[in-house]
Amino acid sequence: VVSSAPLALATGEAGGRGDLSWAGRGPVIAHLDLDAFFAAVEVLDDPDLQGRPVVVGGTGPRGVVASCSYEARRFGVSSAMPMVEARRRCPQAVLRPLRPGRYREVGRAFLALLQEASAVVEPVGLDEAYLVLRRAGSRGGDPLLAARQLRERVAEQLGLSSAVGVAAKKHLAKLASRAAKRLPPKERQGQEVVVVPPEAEAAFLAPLALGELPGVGPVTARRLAACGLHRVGDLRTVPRSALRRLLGPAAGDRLWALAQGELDEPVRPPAPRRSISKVLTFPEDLHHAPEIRRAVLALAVAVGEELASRGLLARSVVLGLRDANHHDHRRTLSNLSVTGPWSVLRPALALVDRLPLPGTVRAVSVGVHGLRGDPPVRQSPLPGLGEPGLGEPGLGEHHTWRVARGTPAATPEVSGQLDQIVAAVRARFGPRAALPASVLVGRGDQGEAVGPGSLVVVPSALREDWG
DNA sequence: TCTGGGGTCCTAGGACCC
DNA sequence: TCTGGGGTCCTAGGACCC
Repeated sequence: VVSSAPLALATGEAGGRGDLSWAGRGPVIAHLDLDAFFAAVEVLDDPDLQGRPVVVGGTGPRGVVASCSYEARRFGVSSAMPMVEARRRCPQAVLRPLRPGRYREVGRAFLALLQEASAVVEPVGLDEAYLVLRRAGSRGGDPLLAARQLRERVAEQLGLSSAVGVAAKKHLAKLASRAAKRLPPKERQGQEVVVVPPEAEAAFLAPLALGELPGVGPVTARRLAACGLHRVGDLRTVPRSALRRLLGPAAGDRLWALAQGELDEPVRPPAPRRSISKVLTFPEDLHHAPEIRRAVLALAVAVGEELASRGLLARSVVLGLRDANHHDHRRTLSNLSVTGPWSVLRPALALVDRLPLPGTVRAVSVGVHGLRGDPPVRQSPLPGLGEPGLGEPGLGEHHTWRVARGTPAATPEVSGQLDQIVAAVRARFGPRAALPASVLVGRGDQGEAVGPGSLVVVPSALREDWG
């Protein structure tokens, strides 16, 4: 419990159960945050790593640390740090590449556990979530006890340690769980759950640095500091209009409300996804359009495949570029009907010419926005393809369907047809049975011998090789 | 030390409509 | 002929989150 003496932390044990002044009424929200999530999953899957410095992240020359164990943190390793620097600080660390699929799997189990405990759960990424432990105005059991039990259940059933913050408001629950994380898990005994009761809110917030608040990043913190504002307490007498002028209406209002103790954002179940995107950062900056096109090609196909596998339809395609100075540039094409690889590819390639191509390109991204549900399922565009009896192509054998003259992906109609063909081939022969030719050929020295938009149906005997 | 990948939301200007 | 005010959508850029 955080008393009015700020950060005098103790657990609920101190006051016993259910005797908090707010325990009888009022909303109670918990924020649960897993410790060193990706690294913890790696330890879970390889117990030999227990107790050792583990660093998970990108392996290339420009990789960064995505997650690291507390043992690694003792050496000054932290997330978002370049991998090169992490190795310098902790040469004995065990380095592991990212396994996104595995983290999603564990994340789903985590979410399922939380959903057993509360009807209203808002996940944040894979490793945190807000839960409504008690709705406003309702009575019920001891929310603090519930929070402790939940944390224990996560530890027992998933083997993952966590910190929990409990408060009447969302942002305070988050700040409370962060307070619990000031100590490494092993030294946290008895302080794994930090509670900020309503009467302690103001005293808890006042000394916090503005940059620690959720929603206040480096830029906003710098703008505030330039006006002599460093801690939440400094904002008490700043008029709302001044904060709006400084930070814009939305951020200004929000920060003002927070400082007045009036910020109360709802815990919301996850909304449907709004976009799908893929980024590729090059080992070295690129200088030429053809290399960029090749990257766009691979990214567009990957995005389109995910779109198709989810059965979604997108309204716009976005091409992004990061230059050597880390500035981002984006170009959008809207009013499209995008369903899969080929229909992402065509607009994405068209957008390359509209980007201001600087001397150096550090990264390229392709995304689709304006997602809508199920594209209409139409019957196979290829006679016989959906029927039993059509064999797979043999080695060295090609199945060719002419869809249109000229560049195959030349029009939206044709790329839409290609997406349908691919979907039909894959439904029958598996997900890797049909791939864009230039992606395959582009792996070798053949360059673009088969142009972008061509379709290759791959015999199963070759699929492993194609990767 | 020189900075990933996947997202969300906000802002500001302009087009367009009533 | 020149004008207000409100609404929506699009685009590009940017801040922020994990």
